[in-house]
Order: sequence, then C-alpha cells, then structure tokens
Amino acid sequence: MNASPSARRGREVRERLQAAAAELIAERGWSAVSTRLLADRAGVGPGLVHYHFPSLQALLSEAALGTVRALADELGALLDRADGLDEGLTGLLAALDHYDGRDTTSLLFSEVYLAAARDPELGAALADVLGATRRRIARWLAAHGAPAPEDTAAVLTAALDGVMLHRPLDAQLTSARVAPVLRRALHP
Amino acid sequence: MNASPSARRGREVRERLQAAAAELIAERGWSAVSTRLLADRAGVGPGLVHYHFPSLQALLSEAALGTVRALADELGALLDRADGLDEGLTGLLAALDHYDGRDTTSLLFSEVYLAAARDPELGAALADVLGATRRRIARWLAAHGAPAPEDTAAVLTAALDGVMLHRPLDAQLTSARVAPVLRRALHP
DNA sequence: CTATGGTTTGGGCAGTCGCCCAATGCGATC
DNA sequence: GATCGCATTGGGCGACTGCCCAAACCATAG
Repeated sequence: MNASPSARRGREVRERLQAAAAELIAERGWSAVSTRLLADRAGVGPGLVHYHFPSLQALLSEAALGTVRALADELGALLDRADGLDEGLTGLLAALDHYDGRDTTSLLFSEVYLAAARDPELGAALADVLGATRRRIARWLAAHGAPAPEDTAAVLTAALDGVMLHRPLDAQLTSARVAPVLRRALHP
Repeated sequence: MNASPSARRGREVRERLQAAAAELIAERGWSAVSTRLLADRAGVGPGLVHYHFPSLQALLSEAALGTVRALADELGALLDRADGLDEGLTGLLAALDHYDGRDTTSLLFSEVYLAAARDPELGAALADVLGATRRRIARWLAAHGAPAPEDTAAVLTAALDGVMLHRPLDAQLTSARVAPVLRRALHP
C-alpha cells in the first residue's frame, strides 16, 4: 500500500536522494557525484542508494530528468499566459534572469545535456522532453505569426541554453541585452 | 636550449598529454579523466603527468583552453574572409556542420564552460578568450551594418554554443535550419 | 672517462570508488 | 505473542584515485 508508513518513508528517502543528486550534479559535476557523498547529503546510510536505485547513473539520470521536466513545464505554462510575441519572449527571459548560471538549475541543465550525449538511454529521454517543449513553443510562435515556427523554436531553445552556459563567464548577459536580439529573430 | 634532444622530446610528450586530455575530457567528462588513463592514452608512464604539469586540473585546463583558442581563431579568420553579413553567417554555420555534437571538439567546449563555472582561474581565462572572440565578431557585425553589434555578437556566440549542446539530441539541427532564423537577428 | 641535468619509469601511499550483503529495525498482519 | 515484509545500517570487496619519489636513463659538457 502507498499509505504504509514504511513505504511512505521509503518514498521520502527516494525523493531526498533525488534532490541531493540534483544539487551535487550542479556542485561537483555529473561524474564527480559519489554514492557516499549523495547518501551524506540526503542524510541516509550509503547502502540506501543502491537499495532504491539500480545504479548511481540511474539515480543521476532520474533526478536530472525530473528537474528538467519541471522547468520545461513551468516555462511552457508561462508562454501560454503571454498574449503577444514580445511579451512572451520578455517573460521567458525574465524567468531565466532568476538564474545566474552558477545555480543548481542552470548547471544541472548543461550537465544533463553532456551526459545525454554519452548515454543513449538518457539521450532518448531528454530528447523527448526537449521535443515536447519545442513543439509547445512552436505552436505558440505559430499562433502569434512568427515565421518558420519549428525552426525558430529549435534555435530559440538552443539560444536560451547557450545563454545559461555563457552566463557564469559574463554576468552582464541578462535579458535586457539578449531580448532585443532574439526579438528580431521572432519577427518576419 | 629548445633544440636539446631531451628537451624537445619532453615538449612532444607535453603536447601528447594535452592532446590525450582533450580527447578524454570529451569522451569521459571533465571529472572522469584520471592520470593513469591520460598517461595510457599518451603512451607514457603514469608519473609523467605530474612531472610536466603541477596537477591534473592544470593539465585539463591548459589542454581545454588550447583547443578553444584554436577554434576561436579559426572561426574569427573565417569571418574576416567573408564579404557580407549573410555570407559570413552561412560560413560560420557551415563550419559548425562539420561537428555532430558528439565529437571531441563540441563536447570539450561544453565541458570547459561547465568547468569554468566552478574554477575561477579557468573562468577568467575562458572569459578572456570568449571576450576577444565576441569583440572580433562585433567589429565584423558593425562593419556590415548589423544592429547593436556587441549584444548581437554575445547572443550569436551563445546561440552557436547552444546549438552544439543540443545537436546530439537532434541530428536535424543543422545549418540549413538554423541559418534562416539567426539571419533575421542580424538584420535591422 | 666522469659529471651534469633534464626526462622517464614504476611502484607506493593513503584515501575513495561502485556495488554488495548479512544483520537489524520496525510497523502490519495473523 | 509470533511472523512477515519492506526499509535501513554499516562494513567489506577489489579496483581505482591524485600525487609523490627513489632510481634509472641518456645526450651533452668538461
């Protein structure tokens, strides 16, 4: 049963492990996250990692995908609330201004792209999320008269990830400077 | 002297170690490159790594910076040879089509950005290279009448790195689809 | 011939790695 | 009370980690 006390505690530990994994991937880098470090951060014994997850890689992948899906949904919902092209773009970039490129979320995004380039299974899962997000953005672009919605959505998402990748090197790279440039790409 | 046989052999080994480092950073990821793996790939004894370099991190940083500088120079020179805005952009993207996002160069780029977000010294060095490249592109953009050259150059470089980050997940993300979108961002 | 100086080797140090497993804890069920 | 089943612990396995160093190698200088 889901309501069984021990089962629920188990689910909580699973979630704490995933949260710790997301933090540590960003802090140390994907391949520098160890089982003991992970268990320590989650406040559990080292053996629990391999009780709840078949392998360390599986835990990292699951945690990373969860974080990516959450932010993708959030940004997608943000677009649905926007009325015009420029308003949507501004909102999108303003949301990204909350991340400085050194935070858990930004670094985790870059890390999971890299890991996906080396792990086919993770790559397929991440491609699914990315594809869904791009289609969602493409529909929004098409509804507001942007040219070549599919390609524009693809380049827009890549550009946003690229900005987050560059931001730690240039703190000035904020939405105020980025928006006017991308705005031109969205208009015929 | 530089021409001393042993000194020259030493320089060759240094270069072989750097080449091996660039390969392995891309293959395994920055934090999964070990001294023994490195020495093996370079065909030398494990002790040589710490004879030629003060630390493993120093070797990785030096190797990565070398690769980044080389490609940045190459793309900069390519721009200088281009006549118009569109021709330059097309050439830039065509050059990137030679990389599929899973190759040594593309992956190393993403890895070094991530490493630079965690290592201030590497971050400063990489910011120098990135800054120089952006100024070079900005001058070229300004000479050809593009609006807001500085900001456009910043977004353009970020977008190109973002495309390389996404390419392993979507092999269709080639210059043919990217160029028309970015082209709009370069014109008033 | 014997230094000399830089280059190279291979093993050793203390510590960490992923993963495994017998033992234990503990609430639910009978 | 006993028994069951899932969650949890902590130690152990062999392999690997970054870094160090005594010793050997070898072309040149004296």
